[in-house]
Amino acid sequence: MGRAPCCEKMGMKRGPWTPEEDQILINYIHLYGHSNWRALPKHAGLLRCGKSCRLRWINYLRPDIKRGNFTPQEEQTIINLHEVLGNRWSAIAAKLPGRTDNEIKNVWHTHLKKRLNKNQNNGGDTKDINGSNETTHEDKEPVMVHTTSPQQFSNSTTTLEISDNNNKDDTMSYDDISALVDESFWSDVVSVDNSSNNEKKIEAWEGLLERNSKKYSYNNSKLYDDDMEFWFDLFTSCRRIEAFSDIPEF
DNA sequence: AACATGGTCAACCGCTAGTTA
DNA sequence: ATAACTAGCGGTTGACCATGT
Repeated sequence: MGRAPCCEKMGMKRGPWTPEEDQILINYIHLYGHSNWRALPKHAGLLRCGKSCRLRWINYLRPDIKRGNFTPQEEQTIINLHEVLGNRWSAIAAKLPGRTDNEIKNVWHTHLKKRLNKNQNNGGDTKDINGSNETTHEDKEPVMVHTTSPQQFSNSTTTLEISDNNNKDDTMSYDDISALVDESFWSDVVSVDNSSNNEKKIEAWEGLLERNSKKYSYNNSKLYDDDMEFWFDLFTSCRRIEAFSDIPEF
């Protein structure tokens, strides 16, 4: 492992791209693809470094880029995903087709973060992107961010090792979770009432999540990465993300 | 009209992880 | 095994523009 040599310093052009450069890059990639970014500018006749070409292509020239303002739905999705994923912009971008990590990062820093801070300062209750009051933990009508039935991740081979080293039984497979979170849970969660049954289920679920959140620290980043999809589904499907706001960030 | 301030966003920088020789 | 190299990521910067004074 080592750092790439800084070829950029040697006569490479920097700064904004011209339409001519864009066209050269587009034409070249259409003809030859971009298997080797480092060699690309030389072959294409561009006085840019490979990094710059790659960035320009990914963030601006790619044909599937969606231009224009973010919709309120997209913004809400970013907020929700950011709660789950943190500053993993590429992971967030993967959930928003046509949007780039750079774009999402910019939107977050320029709009969404401020808006959330403002909302939090307004009495501490959070609002959604449309400015309506968000329901809190105790509210009666939770909003499902994204619905996923247990079956949708039942093919996952994920096994959760719950961290308590002294407790060998503290390993939960998906089957264990399924037993804990039966079919009714998913429908119940959508319309949370105050029945003790549901409260117990939610408490059990949150306890599981809380313990896992301690376990899945950076020391377990590989496992964390492997299970990203699982956790995303888990968090977004289970109930409002706000319900887990007390869980420390991974 | 001139200047100051703040917001936006494209592009760059430095780092890490993965791959190759 | 390891050094060299590349791709990709997140943080930061700076140019440009709009708005306020």
